[in-house]
Amino acid sequence: MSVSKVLHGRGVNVRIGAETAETIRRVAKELEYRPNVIARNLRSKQTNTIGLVFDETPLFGGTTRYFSDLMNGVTRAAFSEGYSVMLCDSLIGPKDSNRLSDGRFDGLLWVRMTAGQQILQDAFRLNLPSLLFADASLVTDPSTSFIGWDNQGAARQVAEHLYSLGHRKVGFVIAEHSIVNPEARVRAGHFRESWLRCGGSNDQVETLIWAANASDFEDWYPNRKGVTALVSWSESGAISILERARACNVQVPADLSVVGFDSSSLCDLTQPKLTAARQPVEEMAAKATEFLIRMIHSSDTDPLHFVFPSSLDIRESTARPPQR
Amino acid sequence: MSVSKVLHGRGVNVRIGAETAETIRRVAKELEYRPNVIARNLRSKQTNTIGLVFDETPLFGGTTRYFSDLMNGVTRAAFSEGYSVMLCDSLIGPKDSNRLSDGRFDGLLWVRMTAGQQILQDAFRLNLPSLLFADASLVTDPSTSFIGWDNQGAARQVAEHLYSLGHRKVGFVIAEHSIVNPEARVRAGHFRESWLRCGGSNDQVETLIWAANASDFEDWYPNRKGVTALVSWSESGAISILERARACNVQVPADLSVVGFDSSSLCDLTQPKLTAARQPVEEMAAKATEFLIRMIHSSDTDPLHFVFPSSLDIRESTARPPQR
DNA sequence: CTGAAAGCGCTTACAG
DNA sequence: CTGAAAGCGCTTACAG
Repeated sequence: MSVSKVLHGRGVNVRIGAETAETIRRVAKELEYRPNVIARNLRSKQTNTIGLVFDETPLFGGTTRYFSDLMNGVTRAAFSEGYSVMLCDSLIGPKDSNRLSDGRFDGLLWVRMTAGQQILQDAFRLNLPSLLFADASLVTDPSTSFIGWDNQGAARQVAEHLYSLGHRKVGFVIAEHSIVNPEARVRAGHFRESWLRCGGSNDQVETLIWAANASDFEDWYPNRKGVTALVSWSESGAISILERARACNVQVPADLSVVGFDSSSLCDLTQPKLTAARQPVEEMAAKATEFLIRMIHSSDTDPLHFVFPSSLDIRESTARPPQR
Repeated sequence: MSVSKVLHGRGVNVRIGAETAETIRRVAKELEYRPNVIARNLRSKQTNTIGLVFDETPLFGGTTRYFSDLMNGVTRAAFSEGYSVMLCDSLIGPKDSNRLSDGRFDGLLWVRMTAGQQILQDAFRLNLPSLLFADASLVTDPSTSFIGWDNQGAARQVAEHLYSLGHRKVGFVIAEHSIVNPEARVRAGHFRESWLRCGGSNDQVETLIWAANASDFEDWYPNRKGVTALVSWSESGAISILERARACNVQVPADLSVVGFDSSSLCDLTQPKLTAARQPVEEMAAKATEFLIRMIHSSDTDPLHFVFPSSLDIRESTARPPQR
């Protein structure tokens, strides 16, 4: 019927009599007619929905505001473009990549997906617009579109900061549960490289694999062998270290400097306030979402690459190493 | 075609020859056939999707982990039941309630929706399963299904705690931007009632309307007229107060006790750790989601009511009032 | 200028 | 036991 033309403003090139249109509108109102979006989606083969795929299920928790910021950025950008946002956890992913390409999404934003490369390959092969939100150096395939952050730059800034303060023996802390996560190792690697470039030596950087709650701190500290600064691969790890240090009566930063990654406003709540490498997560997420929607609309297949610079938020948890 | 029977396990009462089935499966694999969920949704008139409607857009931010916990609970419960979660902001709501009932959702979870009662009425009238996640005392219509928290109980616990510590003059702080939010006033009202029931008098409770960042603290403190404790209607407000107090060299809790609502693990990060009334947000959200899905599946129309008890997390920010 | 018909990709009731 | 057909509610190309 031409009802659709009147009610949804479709078919601009199709005209309808004014009184016919009026009748249609009146009847529609009387019957409380509501267009069914599923039918429209089927017909038009688009859903105005983007999917968010995460690698880990317990996303929103942890001692960090990372995912809050991320969600804020994504929803803000998506809503303003008339797109809805649907959440997928990894269950949908690895177990059944088909469900991602079953027509429900116009595009996918892959958040810190690092495992399950196969499912990524599938998505790309299926011509489902896909954008990775990931560390730039983890994206190896140049045909992949991504928005990345500069872990290398962040690690360099942390290394330069500590080195210039005079530290000559530092520990890089990786959470036990995160060793499957390449990002922790990537940051450790970049940090070590940068340290060498600062003029330090290899044996001045020790890699420590600790429980997420940093319970290892107590045993480690008395045997720290001259280490004067700890770098945690994550913000939440650094916060745990601060708590343990306080419990052990270790003064930060007088006795020990502590630095984290992924600085959020949580770092202002800790005591002392945490020095940390920062990514503008919300801004990045908004940009990523805009890019993805642009990919959906345009048909050119040039992969999109974009790297956000990092910066170092110097707060209160770092200082010159203790004199002895 | 009977292809559907083979591939999706539909039509159990319909049999197909074993070799026919095999052929179908082989060809499907060759062609990388993927069932289209939109078509299926159209046909079956269900989408296995629940919508999350919020009242305010800047949801995930703020100095609180409230929405993170909420999202964790919702996604966990939804995914385990095979449901997807779609995010809606208020733009979809007030501006166009039709979009909520356009067939995309099997049910809606209304999170702290307090304004826009009209849109709620619409949803209920349209037979779209709807569950409110709200303060119990804010839900006036008994035919409305809701999962609520016990603001009244929380306010009582806070009042009893302060009164029994010996405080006899307290301020209840409401953030300026939240006076449109009935919940702040509800809590203030419950607190005052409970205070009276404890044996206190009306003039012992002062209502303070401050900026969200508690910048009013500095001017207020010197003229506090004997107030020895501040209760903030929200966790983030209480955290702001702690920060201002520290900036003004006011000792908490020695000089002044501070209490908040909606305790999350953030309260353990503040200095001193914040005493606060707690809601089990994640658990509540999971329960709400389960209930909603049950409502979708069953057809009985009895409204569901459920109130979670509150509890008081006594940490370090409250003590006896200062001697003078 | 307007109405009737085809088709999006499924599912299921029905005919053979 | 299996295949062909109708229909979910839209949109749009087509016929009148």
